[in-house]
Amino acid sequence: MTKRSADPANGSAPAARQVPMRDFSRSLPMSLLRAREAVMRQFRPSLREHGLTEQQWRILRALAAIEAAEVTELARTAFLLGPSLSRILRDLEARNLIERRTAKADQRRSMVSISKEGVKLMASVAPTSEAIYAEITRRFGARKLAELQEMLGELEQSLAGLGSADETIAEG
Amino acid sequence: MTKRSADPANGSAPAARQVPMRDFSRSLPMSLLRAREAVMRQFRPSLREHGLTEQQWRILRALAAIEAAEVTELARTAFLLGPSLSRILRDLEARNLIERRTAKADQRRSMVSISKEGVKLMASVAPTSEAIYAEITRRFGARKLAELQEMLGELEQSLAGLGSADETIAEG
DNA sequence: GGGAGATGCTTAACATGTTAAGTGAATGCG
DNA sequence: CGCATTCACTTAACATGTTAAGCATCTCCC
Repeated sequence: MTKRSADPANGSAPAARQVPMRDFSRSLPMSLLRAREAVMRQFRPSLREHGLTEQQWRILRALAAIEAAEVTELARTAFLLGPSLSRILRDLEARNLIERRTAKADQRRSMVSISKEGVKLMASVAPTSEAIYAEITRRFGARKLAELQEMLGELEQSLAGLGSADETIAEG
Repeated sequence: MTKRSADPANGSAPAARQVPMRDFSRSLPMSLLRAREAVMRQFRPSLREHGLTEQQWRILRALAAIEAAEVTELARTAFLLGPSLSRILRDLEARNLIERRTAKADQRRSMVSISKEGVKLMASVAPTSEAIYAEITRRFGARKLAELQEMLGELEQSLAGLGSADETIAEG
């Protein structure tokens, strides 16, 4: 019955060993990783009960909102890389949760849409999902949640156009 | 020579279709995911040049700071699951970047430590890594960065002890 | 002191992340 | 028209995330 949650922030640090570099557990990537994990830990069990992974759920949600989309557009929306999406779509199609047909104008493109079964599955998951989201909002505070999302967006903006070295054009 | 980076934030959204549920791209998990990806995108190329993945780098950093640690302790510090860590340690050991020896008192435990080679590798990566971190801090703002980390920590705290259903005891 | 259960770690199995290469279709340009 | 290039997507290969088993070892309690 011991609790299994991570909890790396107990006060039992072993004396003041001269810190070699910025305490690595307080780095930005780690903070983001832990925060996201804390959030996703809430959702995963429910999704799992319905036989969905987090990414599959993302795809269904995205599709439910836009009716039909090309694969590339869907990748951008669901924030998945092409190869991952390709595999997941293959599986979702095998489970009849989505449908796809190649575009007439351009044989390379394929249009993906959610199926009736997919909609039904979504309907069965959404209530729990929304309840969890509501509970998170209640615990953390709606105001603070909005602030956090605002800052996350700004962080993204700050880093946009860094690290590619070929988008130094057309910045106005 | 075409740019291959994801870049999901171009302004070509297809008109204002009536939003069915909270715009899924603005959900908390997505915000966290995108923010983290934006950050990690900066570090990955440098790590890759040195033949390290993000997780391997996390482990080396953690080890460099604490001399030696048991596997479980290391998993907690580097925020990795046991199986992942087990695999990575096997590889790092094969590359002579870490060393391990079983504890005398308890044959189950094994103590892991960074090797001389590991230290050397870290020394060759750290400068670039620090420079990138500094640039991120400069772009986003040191004050805001601290605020963000504070909020992320609070979010973690808010959700601690939710979703396990067996830690409802000893809450005081 | 011996066996049931807990513990520390590893292996297995499946799904995704990440990068590179492959494939078929569309385009541009001579 | 022909052909190199680009484009949309898929496959491949390797590394990690996630959950469940497996395997020693250790602990506790009788």
